[in-house]
Amino acid sequence: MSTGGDKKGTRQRLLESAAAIFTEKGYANTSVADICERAGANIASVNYYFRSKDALYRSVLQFTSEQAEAHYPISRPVEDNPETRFYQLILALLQRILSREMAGNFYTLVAKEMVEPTSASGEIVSQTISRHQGIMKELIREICGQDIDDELLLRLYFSILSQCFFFSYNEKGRQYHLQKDPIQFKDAEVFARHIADFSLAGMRCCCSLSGDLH
Amino acid sequence: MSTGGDKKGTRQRLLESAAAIFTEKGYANTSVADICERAGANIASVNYYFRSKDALYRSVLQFTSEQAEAHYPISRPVEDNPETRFYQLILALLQRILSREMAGNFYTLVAKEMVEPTSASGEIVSQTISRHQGIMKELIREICGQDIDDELLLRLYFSILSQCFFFSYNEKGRQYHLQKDPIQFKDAEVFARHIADFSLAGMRCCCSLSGDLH
DNA sequence: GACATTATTAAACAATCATTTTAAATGATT
DNA sequence: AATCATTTAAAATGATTGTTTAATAATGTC
Repeated sequence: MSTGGDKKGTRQRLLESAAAIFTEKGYANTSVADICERAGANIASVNYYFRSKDALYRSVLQFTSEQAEAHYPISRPVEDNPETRFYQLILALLQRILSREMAGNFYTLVAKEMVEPTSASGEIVSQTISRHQGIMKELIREICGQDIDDELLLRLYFSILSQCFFFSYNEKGRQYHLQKDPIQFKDAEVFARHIADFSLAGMRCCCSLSGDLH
Repeated sequence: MSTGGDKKGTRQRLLESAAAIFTEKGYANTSVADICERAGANIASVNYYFRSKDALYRSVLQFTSEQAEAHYPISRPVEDNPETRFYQLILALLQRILSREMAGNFYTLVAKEMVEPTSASGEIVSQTISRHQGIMKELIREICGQDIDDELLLRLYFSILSQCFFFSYNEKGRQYHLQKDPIQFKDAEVFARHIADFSLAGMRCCCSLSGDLH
């Protein structure tokens, strides 16, 4: 590992196996034995490299979060108009959520934390979300006008984001609503286009209703 | 129990305790012992009255679903215009989701199923959602015009519903986004108003974009 | 090559879990 | 009072869990 050899170290294999299984089955339904078996490591290795299952889970949150950040950066300084950047932001978010190329998926883990918080979640989840929120709110202000009311701003953020986070449901969960075929990564563009159009109309309407024009 | 006595039967107490604890902690984090203790029943009673923990969970899904249906009926035949009924439907859904007066909450359980399906979910969850979907889609058609494209109809349904289902997150999960104070049942009206306004604008925009006016 | 550090392994531990068993208590019916 | 099915109770079972221990192997350093 230190020399960047051809074979991944045990610690890294554990991290990736854990990320994959936690993402698929959740913390409570995942056993340390499962993780070690998948990583081809001994049962005691989790406690050796990460003090406990809980600490491993925390590391997985950190790891998958950084992975998502690296693969799909969000705050790129393009010079397009706000509406285009709004679409691009939604698209990047959907791509992160629907991505399957990495070991595990941070947003799937976040979704689990949303409905059933573990003791380990706090920090990383909270940080990630408030960063998303900051970027999104700034963009809404650009579109709706800087003098937009704070309460309205929060509600608009919520409306947009809740649509995006729908896709962090499990595949079976999504199909309860969108019967059809399983949603693929390539569907991200279509849905991002829809969410952007739908939400731009909603934003403009709510802003003009509140008295302040942009 | 058979004579309708003053005291609830053991079976019913188990059902209500299980509903409350499953709602709070989820299936995997709930032990049969927890349920029995809260119900003031013996450890063996779950297997006596419901064959297994799994079967009890299935009964809880059914029970909480019927409870929600009884307390907040959705398909009331009022004669208002579609826009008003649209608001009322969203309000009823939010009230169901935010309700705390019953033992357990069906929609909290559904949210858990969405991110991490159990083997027991299938039937009831699927039925409930497709019934919601039918009602909502009918209303969208009334507002957007009966000749609306099926794909667009589904996407509009998704946009509206994903906003409502955001509230089925855990309280801590909701606060990751809407910092402020915990969301109360009485906040349902404000949010329903917002979701209705936001979504009506989005619907109209998307419908006119697709070429067909209403 | 000897030593110290790090890594891996197999086995055991202690706790918790859902479920079963067996027996006692209860209540209604005859 | 006796028989019956229903309900409650305590204890035991068997499996799985996260974690620890202690011994062995591998690796790097002087």
